[in-house]
This record gives sequence, structure tokens and C-alpha cells, in this order.
Amino acid sequence: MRVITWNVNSLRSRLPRLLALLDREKPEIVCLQETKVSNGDFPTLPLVEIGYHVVANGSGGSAGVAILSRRPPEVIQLGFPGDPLHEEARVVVATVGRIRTVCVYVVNGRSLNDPTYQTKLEWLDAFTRWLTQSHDRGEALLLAGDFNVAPDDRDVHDPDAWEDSIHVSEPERARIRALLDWGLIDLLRLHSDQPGLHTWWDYRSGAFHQGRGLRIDLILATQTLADSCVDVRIDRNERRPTAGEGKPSDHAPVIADFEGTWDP
DNA sequence: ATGTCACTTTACAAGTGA
Repeated sequence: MRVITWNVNSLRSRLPRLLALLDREKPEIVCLQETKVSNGDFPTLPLVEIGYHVVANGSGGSAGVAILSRRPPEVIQLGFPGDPLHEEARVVVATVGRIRTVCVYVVNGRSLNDPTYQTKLEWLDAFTRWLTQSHDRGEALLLAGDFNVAPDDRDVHDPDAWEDSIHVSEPERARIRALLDWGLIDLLRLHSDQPGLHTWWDYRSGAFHQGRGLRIDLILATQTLADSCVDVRIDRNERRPTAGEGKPSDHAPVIADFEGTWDP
């Protein structure tokens, strides 16, 4: 069973690349962020035509999330009770097979002195409170998305240059640790402790070409699911400009493989 | 610090968010 998370930075702009990714990787579950499309304008048809179910949560703003799945999704939830930014559409939840799948797009925050930085911390607190209080660490829970936080210095191309910056500040990292302390496991770190495994590179200044990136797109899972995770990789090639399928997102997809079908 | 991208708007350029 294959799971992919990808911040597409506009689904409509990225649709040709998404269709190529689905054809290439044949994932069972896909978590998308920054779809930037309202539910009414979601390009459902080309995805249904190739065998995917679609659960979208989009308000047309700069966020928007979606879960695509081979199996029909059940117990669908848009946002979460007490979401302080409910109208921004940052969370979508669905059960696929035996896996409770939470797709998340965390507030960016822009910089430590921007008002949205506090919003980010408060939103992460509310999200984590909901997640930990309404789920069981014994269940097969998958939490995937753009966390807009690089969990530790291995996830930052130049930790000195990024010290006390947005995405790496200690209060942000403490919020990620709270999720891990509750019982979630950072699946990529099961397989590699190497630095330089980035998932996002700024469009500007040739950041991708120069390897100046961060790992902010994560797939977390509870122990029962993590036990069956056999591989996690980052599709860096998808971040490259290519002919024919339009421009790349500023994020690369993260791809996790699990043993077994996880059918009910 | 910033050389990009995609979206929006009383829309054909400029502001916003990332």
C-alpha cells in the first residue's frame, strides 16, 4: 500500500503533473495541500476517471486540502471541532480501509514577528488537542501534510542561517514534538537519519538548484501503521522543471510504502 | 536578502500569500 502527501500549490495548475504522478506511482491514498480551489470547482472528473475517490475541503482561498483514495472513503470530516481557522479549509479526514487518514495544511506564519506566527502556534495547539483527545494511539492513524515546520536541524539546509526563523523556531518544533510524544512516528526518520532530505525549496533565487531546502512535509503514523512502513522517499524529480506538464510546485511529494493491504 | 509563482480584483496591472 502506497501513500503520498504533496503540497501542489494550486491543484488546477498542477493537474497534469498530478495525473502523471498517479500514473507513475499508483498510490492508494493521496493527501493534497494548497489545492486553492473551492469544492465546486474541484477537478473531480479526471481523477474519478482514473479510479480515485475524492474528498475535498476547499474554500477557494490560499489553503484547501483533499484526500484521494482507491478505496471509497468513509466517515468523512471537513476541518475539526474547535478549528479556529475552520473557514480556511486546512484539514480533511477520512477512513480509507482500516486507516484513519488526516490531511493537514498548517498555517505558514511568515516570520516570527508576523501576527500570523502566534496564530500558527495557537492553531497547532488546537489541532493537536483535537487529534490527541479524539483518537486512540492504538488505532491505525495516518497524519500527513505540509506542517510548515522543519522538525530538527537535519531538516534544514543551513541551520545557522535559519536559526530562530519561521519553520524552525523552538516553539514551532515543540508543537511537532507534542504530536510525536503522544504516539505519532515520523516515518521518514524510521528509514534515514541523514540531513539534506528536503521537501520544499523557495521558488526564488535558485534555491532548488542550490540545494537550499527544508523538510516540512511529513507523514506521521501511529505504531501499528509505522510497523508496516517499509520505505519512505521524496520525489525530488517532481520539483524539477520539465517539458510538457507545466511548472513544478515548490514542494516535492513524499511517498511512503506499507506492507499489506490495510483493507478492512 | 529575495532573482518566483498563482491567485484575486470593478481585471489587461498591482497587491497578496506563500
